[in-house]
Amino acid sequence: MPRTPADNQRIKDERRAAILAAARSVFVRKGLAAAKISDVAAAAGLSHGLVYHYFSSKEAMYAGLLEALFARATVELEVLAGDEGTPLERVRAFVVQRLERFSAEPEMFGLVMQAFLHRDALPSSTLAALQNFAALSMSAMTKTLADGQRRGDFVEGDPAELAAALLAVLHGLAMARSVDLELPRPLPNVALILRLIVSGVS
Amino acid sequence: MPRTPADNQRIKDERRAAILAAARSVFVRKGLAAAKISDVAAAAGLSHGLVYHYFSSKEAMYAGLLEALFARATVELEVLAGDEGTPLERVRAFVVQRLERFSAEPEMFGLVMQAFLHRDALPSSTLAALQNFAALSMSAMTKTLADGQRRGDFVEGDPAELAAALLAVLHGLAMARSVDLELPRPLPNVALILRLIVSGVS
DNA sequence: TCTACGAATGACTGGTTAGTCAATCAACCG
DNA sequence: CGGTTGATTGACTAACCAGTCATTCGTAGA
Repeated sequence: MPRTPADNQRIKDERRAAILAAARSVFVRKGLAAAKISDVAAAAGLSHGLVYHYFSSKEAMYAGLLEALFARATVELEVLAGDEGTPLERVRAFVVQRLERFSAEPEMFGLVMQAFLHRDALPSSTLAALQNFAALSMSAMTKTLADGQRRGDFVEGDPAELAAALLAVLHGLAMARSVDLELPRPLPNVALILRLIVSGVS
Repeated sequence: MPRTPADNQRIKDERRAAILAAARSVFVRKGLAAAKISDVAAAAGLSHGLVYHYFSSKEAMYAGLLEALFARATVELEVLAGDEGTPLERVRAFVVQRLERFSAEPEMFGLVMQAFLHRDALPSSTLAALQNFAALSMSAMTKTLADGQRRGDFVEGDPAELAAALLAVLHGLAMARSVDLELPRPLPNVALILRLIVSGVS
């Protein structure tokens, strides 16, 4: 045997990661349809043929990226959906967490928005993950707001409507971030965003 | 002369409009790169060759659609930027106007978001229109909020930050609308959205 | 009925790109 | 060293699609 299997595995893993990183930046800038495999290969510094040793197709790469994002975002929903702290504390923690993500990885959201906009170009498993995540976010937020309303922490009204409004601010900010990659405007602070739903603000 | 020139002109205008309508729906669903001229032609019920009697290229069609949207949206900014009514009234009127647009033409916003996400595929004049419109919205909103702050109508704080937050809700809602074309969730009411910035709410 | 003229068609071309594969390279082991 | 194995390359193929153009169609006026 040449090269230990462990070495080969390490090389493969590193290559895979390098290709995915390059792919993410190319997909974000150009979108799935306009991104060329040769762009990804060039960005990762290897020949385009080699990309096919690691990924079976352009769509598979795209789907892989998205599904990893959804998996992580689903885990991160736990902050909101769990039972650690009061509803208000959970909502605040979730908003803070999202704002931090937008700052740390503004590119991500461009990818997710593309996927939403061009849903019918997605393989069905990715579409399912997307819809599942959207439904999960909405239902976790609605439920937490309803809980908080019973304690009098949040304003009255249809909790689904409040949830839609609060998520809309977050998505709008994410969009602004991912669009202004070069000139990031500072994000509004959490207290301002929470005015939307917290009762008794001046 | 066969057919009167007026007839020909009318036919041309109708065709142009039909092609643009078909193009809008195809571009919204697929994006510029993935949209085929033959898709547009099929949706408009004519041969793909004919499309080139009316538009010089796919990009020209796309740019035409977008620039028309920006032109109209710029006019509609007058509600916010003009001097009709108090700052609070102007902001409320603007929010109402935007919510109505989202309901009436949810597709539009998908188109604009695509353009933002894939800016470097745009011809430079369209990119300029896009950036001009974004800057105009932001500055009109910031200025109006600053005026209102001096009257005590709005909460204190950097008016640009308030403007970013308020525009973010609107953009987030537009996105939700344009993404859920088939299942439109009711939009939050204006009073809820204005909580973000209006002082003295409970 | 015939003619003029623009509307309309769709076969075709040229260029581009996803994906394949035969050949080469590089590392390690005996 | 020489052999084995898998990484790597890039020329190649097949498909696709934007855009062209020679041709046909349809209408109105003579």
